[in-house]
Amino acid sequence: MTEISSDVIRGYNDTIILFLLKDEPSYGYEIQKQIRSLSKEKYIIKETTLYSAFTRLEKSGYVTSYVDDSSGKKRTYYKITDEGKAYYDSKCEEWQLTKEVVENFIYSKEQTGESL
Amino acid sequence: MTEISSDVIRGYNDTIILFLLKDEPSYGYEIQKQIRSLSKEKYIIKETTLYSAFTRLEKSGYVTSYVDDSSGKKRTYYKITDEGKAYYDSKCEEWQLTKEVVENFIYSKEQTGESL
DNA sequence: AGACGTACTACGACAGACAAAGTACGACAG
DNA sequence: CTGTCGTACTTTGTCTGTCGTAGTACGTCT
Repeated sequence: MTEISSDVIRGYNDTIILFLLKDEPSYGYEIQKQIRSLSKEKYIIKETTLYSAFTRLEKSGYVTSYVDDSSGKKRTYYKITDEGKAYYDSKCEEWQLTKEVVENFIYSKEQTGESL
Repeated sequence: MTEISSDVIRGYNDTIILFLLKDEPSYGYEIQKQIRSLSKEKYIIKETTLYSAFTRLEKSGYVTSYVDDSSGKKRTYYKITDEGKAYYDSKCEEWQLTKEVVENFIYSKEQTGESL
């Protein structure tokens, strides 16, 4: 196994995207490449998944969008809102909890908690 | 936040159930209670989710079932198969990978990997 | 002129989670 | 002896998120 199944990461796609918008606005194609490289090719988000996530995030008020074509290419940039930041933070907390819960049911060769 | 959202743990429900069947056969109600207590009430699996997982696991050949009413109550017990054990193991490996990937996008107060 | 990379959008299908409701039966209290 | 509670499930239908397929559009490079 070299790739992650989508059902596993489902529920964190929004969080991942918000993380990448945390410091500056960005757009679909760029985000996709960043996820790919930051995960060392382990997770490659599908275009449709990504863009539907943007729609959802905007609808929820976690990002706002604007079009910019000063680069010659027409791009839809997304900017995180304060609500988005708060949501991201809460998801990070939730992740710690999730990790603890899941690991009650996971067998790991080394029970030291060591990872990479 | 005291409970885990379902989308987060989705993709690990099957793994959790297989973990609880690892050593001995069990049945729905018991499994549900075990998940509840092992997760310290943090994760309470819904009945429909649980029973549909059993169906799925059986269809996939990861568990077999039999009815036992020697306790006075008619219960459907599930027993893990060798394929189920192999699947569980692979899911555990996948979990390590998932953890690494997700944590690239998560901010944690202490970057030490310390948890609780 | 055609291929390739960028940057999306639309549509439809599917799987898993779950709410709601119902069934069935034993134990136990009033 | 009746009603409630706990156990142990089943059925049905809905919703959400993922993703396959396909298509659009435009710039660059060959």
